[in-house]
Amino acid sequence: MEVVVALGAGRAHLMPDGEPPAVVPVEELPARVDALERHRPRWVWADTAEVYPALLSAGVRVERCHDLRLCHAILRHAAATAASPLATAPTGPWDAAGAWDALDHAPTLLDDLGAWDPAEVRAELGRQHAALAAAPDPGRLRLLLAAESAGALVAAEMRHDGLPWDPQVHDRLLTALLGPRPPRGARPARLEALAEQVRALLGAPGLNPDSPPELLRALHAAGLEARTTRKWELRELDHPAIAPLLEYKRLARLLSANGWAWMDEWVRPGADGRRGRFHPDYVPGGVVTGRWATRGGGALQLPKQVRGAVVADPGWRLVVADVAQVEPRVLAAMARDEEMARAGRGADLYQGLVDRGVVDTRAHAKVAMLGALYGATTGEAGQLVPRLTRAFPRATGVVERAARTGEAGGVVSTWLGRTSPPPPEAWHRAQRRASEPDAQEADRRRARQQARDWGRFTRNFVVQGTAAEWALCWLADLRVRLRALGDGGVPASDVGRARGPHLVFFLHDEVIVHCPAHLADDVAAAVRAAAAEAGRLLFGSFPVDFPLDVAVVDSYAEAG
DNA sequence: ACTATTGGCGCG
DNA sequence: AAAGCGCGCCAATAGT
Repeated sequence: MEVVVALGAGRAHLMPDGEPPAVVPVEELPARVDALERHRPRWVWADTAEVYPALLSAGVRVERCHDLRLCHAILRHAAATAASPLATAPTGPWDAAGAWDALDHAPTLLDDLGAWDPAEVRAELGRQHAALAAAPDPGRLRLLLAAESAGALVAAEMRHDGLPWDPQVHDRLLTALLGPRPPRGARPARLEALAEQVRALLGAPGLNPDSPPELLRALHAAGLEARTTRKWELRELDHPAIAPLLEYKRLARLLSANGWAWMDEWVRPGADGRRGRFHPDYVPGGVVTGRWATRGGGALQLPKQVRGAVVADPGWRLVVADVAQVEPRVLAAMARDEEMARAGRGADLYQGLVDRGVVDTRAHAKVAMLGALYGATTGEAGQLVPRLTRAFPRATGVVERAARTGEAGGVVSTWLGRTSPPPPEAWHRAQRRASEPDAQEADRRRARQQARDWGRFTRNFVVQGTAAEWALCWLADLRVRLRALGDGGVPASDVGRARGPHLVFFLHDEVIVHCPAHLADDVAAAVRAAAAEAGRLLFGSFPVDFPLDVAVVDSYAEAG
């Protein structure tokens, strides 16, 4: 069963297939959805990020949906549906960012985000079905659309539930490293002491170490030949000021990125001042490759330094899981490279390369593999990549072809069919310029450089994008398994909070589930089963493993 | 006073 | 060591 939903002008249109539509005041939507959910319909709506937060606030969750906006974006650009009316139509409302984009809060039913014409919503669904039906091998795109839509549900749920965060632990951690919280705008004591030390040792009394040009001038005045103030360059310098300077930079980064101001803005404290929640705003499909982006709070960059503040509620546990070397494994499967898949049969694909004599050390294996995936040409990686080419011609052939296609200005697609954007007009201009009769050597060099740059992008696109598809399937399947575990008879850890095991964090190849302690083992098993299922969904019976590191912990800092 | 860009660095 | 992909965010700086 499918139910199409359209919101607008204070009303909600519910259009179950084969039944007469219902029009109700928008406040009644949660109750209506909840009532229909027992039939386990697929909810078809314009935009999960627009409608689902309000349902979650009302305590209503749904099993599955079809997100027209996200799916439109995929079909609009996919090579497999390029000839469809959906793809060839002029830019329309489905190509625009969601209206919630401008809000700084999760949209409610009362935010008037403009109206969706119910007929237009149904028409868009029809165009999407038609585009799929005309595509060669539509099964893959169908899987991608289902996974993308499930991801949208997960993203909204995780934003709603939040990542368990203990502000007291965070504060203790900051105080230990930086000194007690200073008044607004002032440097914490330890940071100021380090700055003063640097000023004294460089003989630069007024120096603000946060200013790269000032710092560079001070270094030069002290006789140090630095070209930039990057830490890996500073590390090479031999001077007593360098050690305190690097320590200053490390702590200044912590303060500005995840200090007290960050906590005030992004962590909603719990009633008891502990057990707060960090509510990042996930953006499914926010990255060209299909990875998620996030907005606010820098959830993609939670530094290891502060992960100790991610703490399970009393009586609850965190199940932290990440996949070992997803990208090479996905590449092996896409390329049907049995030899490379065999090297990944154990828990550590890099060690597998060493055991097969492809390279001599694990470190070299990693450098070589990343070099092949990213298109390294120089340095150590450039030296090592040819060994992989020899050992795994099928796998490396896939990324090489993707690179050649990009260099020539073409588009490439992931395993499930998400297609890379074409190069921008400026790129084509540069290529045309280079082939004109009066082109200068500089023009040709620029064109070659840009061609290679775009080739590295498309090279990586197929792998990063397919890995993102694997991760979406993992997430979607895991979500279903967690729902099946129920709440285990344990009430929510606090009023208004999620009951039962629920996803609280996702980062490319890593998930965290928050769960009642006695369900932790079941959750760990579910996480592994979902990973195996994701491999089957994408690659069928091709024998590729996706081994996980799974840890059941009280604090994120204990994992990995 | 405001916005856009740059340099730097965290994450995968 | 900082090449070789994808991001978001901060403070300082440049531009208007």
